[in-house]
Amino acid sequence: MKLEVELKSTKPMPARQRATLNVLFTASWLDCAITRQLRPFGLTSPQYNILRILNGSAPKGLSVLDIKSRMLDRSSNVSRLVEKLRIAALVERVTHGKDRRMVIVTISETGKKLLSEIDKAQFIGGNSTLGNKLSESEALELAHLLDKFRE
Amino acid sequence: MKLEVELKSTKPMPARQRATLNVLFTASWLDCAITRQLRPFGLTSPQYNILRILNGSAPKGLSVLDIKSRMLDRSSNVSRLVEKLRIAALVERVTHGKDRRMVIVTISETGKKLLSEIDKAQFIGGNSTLGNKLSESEALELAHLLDKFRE
DNA sequence: TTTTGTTTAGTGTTAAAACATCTAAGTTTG
DNA sequence: CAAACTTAGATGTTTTAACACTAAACAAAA
Repeated sequence: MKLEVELKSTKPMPARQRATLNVLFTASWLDCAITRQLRPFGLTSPQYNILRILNGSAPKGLSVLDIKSRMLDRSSNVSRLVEKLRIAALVERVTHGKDRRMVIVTISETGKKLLSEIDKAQFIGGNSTLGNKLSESEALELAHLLDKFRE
Repeated sequence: MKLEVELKSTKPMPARQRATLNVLFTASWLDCAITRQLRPFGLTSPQYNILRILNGSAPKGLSVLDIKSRMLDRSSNVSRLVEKLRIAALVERVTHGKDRRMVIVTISETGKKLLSEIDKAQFIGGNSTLGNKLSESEALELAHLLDKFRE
């Protein structure tokens, strides 16, 4: 549905404002859908984000700051999120050998299994139902425009 | 900067996943910028959202549910946000004459002045610096693709 | 080596989101 | 009308975000 309809906006908006609000609205819409899909698995969306990042860099782990710099939401408090994941046995934490300030976080086997379960149940990765009204080239164009938006 | 560079992603992503993550990342980036710009005015971004909605429907007010249905983030707790704005004298609350369950919220003169101050100081409305690397037609195309994304 | 500064991670605190629940007002139905 | 139901808004509680601050490990410089 068009943004103006969604927001019940009466007056027409200038193009850039329309794009800006649409980015915010679509992300909120997306986050809501993702949260709903993650609930049965007991994960929040930043937790899921961390798991995917760690899975992507497995078998090597990442330091807390490395994780943070790869997250969608950089304002996340990674220490506490990692601690939650550790309690759920989804990640492992080891202090770095050479630089003992660092903590290297690795995804566990349990974590990997959970991720693949989530992927099976239709999601962002693989066979997602999100945004599948877009053609391949439209999706590429959308990503390109968003990159440009942030310049 | 390209999403892959931002997220230090090594492996190439499928197009739709790239688009999805880019929407989330761009929104987080945007929200961070907006929050920073709003700070000197003592407003949070959902509060600012409500003020703009009320300004758009002025001089008529809106009920709490009407406000909620027009917000970018529908999970907001409008009652409490409105109460904050009322304490700051930016909105006024009047119980509806016919249906006394309803509360009609209106932007105050102080609220209008604050909004125009914020608009002057370069922002979403009017002379924004956000997303101005996009041409007019690119902004329209971006909004269109986002509409389609949500279908 | 001691001092100074920097980086990494964790913690404390306040505010806000998330989610359910509750009360009051209004509607509908028997 | 009374009971059951629905809707609007507020509130209680738990979790999380936001932001600043601290502590420890390392690096650089005096």
